[in-house]
Amino acid sequence: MGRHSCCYKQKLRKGLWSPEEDEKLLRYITQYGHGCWSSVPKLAGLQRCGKSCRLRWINYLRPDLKRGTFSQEEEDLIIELHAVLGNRWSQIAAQLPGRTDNEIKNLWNSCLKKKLRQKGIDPATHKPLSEVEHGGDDKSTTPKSHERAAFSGSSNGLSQTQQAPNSENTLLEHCSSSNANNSSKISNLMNSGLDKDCFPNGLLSSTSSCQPSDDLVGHFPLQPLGNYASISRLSEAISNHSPWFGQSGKSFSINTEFGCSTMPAILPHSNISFHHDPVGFRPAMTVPNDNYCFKPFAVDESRYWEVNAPTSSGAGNAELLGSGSYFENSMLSWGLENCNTMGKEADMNNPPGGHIGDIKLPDYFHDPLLIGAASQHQAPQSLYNEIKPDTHFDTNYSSSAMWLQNQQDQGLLPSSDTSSCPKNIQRLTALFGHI
DNA sequence: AAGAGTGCCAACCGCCGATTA
DNA sequence: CTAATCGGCGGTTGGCACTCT
Repeated sequence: MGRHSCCYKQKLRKGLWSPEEDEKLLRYITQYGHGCWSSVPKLAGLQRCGKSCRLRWINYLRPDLKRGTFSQEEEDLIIELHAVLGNRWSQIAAQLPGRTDNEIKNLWNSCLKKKLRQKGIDPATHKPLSEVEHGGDDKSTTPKSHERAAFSGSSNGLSQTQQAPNSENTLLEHCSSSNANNSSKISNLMNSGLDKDCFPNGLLSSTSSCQPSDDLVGHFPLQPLGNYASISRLSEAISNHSPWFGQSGKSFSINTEFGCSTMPAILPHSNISFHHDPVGFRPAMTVPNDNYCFKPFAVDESRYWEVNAPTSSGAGNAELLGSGSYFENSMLSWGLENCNTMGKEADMNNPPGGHIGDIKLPDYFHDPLLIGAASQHQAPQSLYNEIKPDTHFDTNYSSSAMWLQNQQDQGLLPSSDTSSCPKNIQRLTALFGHI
């Protein structure tokens, strides 16, 4: 018990992922979704364990990831969330669009703890160091596993075993640059409870800050992001009971307490499920056939895939949603389709051959530009999206970023201003504009 | 210029609860 | 009921790149 059987198997590769491996994994998940992770490496032709594939996808290949430096607001939010949640990185990450728990954890351990100490704040307790000096330093704020379990199962969040490292007042006091928005988020989080499965009594009102149409806005049980099972249940509940997911194909918006999320229009005749997305709730669909065309685009530093359905529903949606350019066609976000269906639906007798835009997948993956963009999951519209440069380029380049760097060097990609990038990090711009 | 020290981060490890046979 | 398996999580580590001396 405890250890995955796959870890015992021999001949499994470990260590850094090669571009070829990335391509295989990306190609497989692009077409079939991940399904059962333990079967992914075999089906994708990888000498990795499923766990490693899952990690690679979640932390690196997933196209909706936001890369690059954290903004000040993000850092502030992490600090504040850490004060409330402790080292529950996944829950913290769920509130930061496009950020992974690993990324946040690294940031915390490498930067934020230091910054807090420099400000005289104990990173473990979020109290002034002078108050905690006599009481030990930097103890983990993460409860032991049984405490975590009790916490996550608690219906009232912070009560009982949850040992929030600090009170709300204290954390809001000491987060140096916390803004009202973040404070409000934290307060609401605390007031709402912290149960990972649901906000108790969770009918939270959508607000109108970023809605395409107020009359399409309603209420539905809101759950924090990050729990696939819960979201799946939510999906089911919505599809069964929600007027917004009827056959009309109408879209609506929800504005969670942690950011506005717009529910895209839904294609008819598609299997719709929800998956976790850092930006918010988005439907994922099991696309019924390859007549659907995928076009990548990005919104607010996150990459999405637009689906041009073979039906006329898109026009209807466009009409419904007015001039919202992002909604003129149905869209879906990447990847994490229903685990139960995707594996079954995958027909491994057929080579991957879906469409991305007008480019069939085989073309997509033979185009190193596209591979590089995908495998490095850069949302090029963002100045925050950065790619590590590599110092050389050859046929054994260690990452697609290397290829991209080389393309820039050769003038095949738009060069970018590197003056403001720490560690010579290059920024990649407008990549999808070349597709 | 070279070695030591440091920081960053991708990936691994080990454990957990949930699910399944 | 039990054991096996799974996905998920947080802690830790190894290696690379950068900075300092």
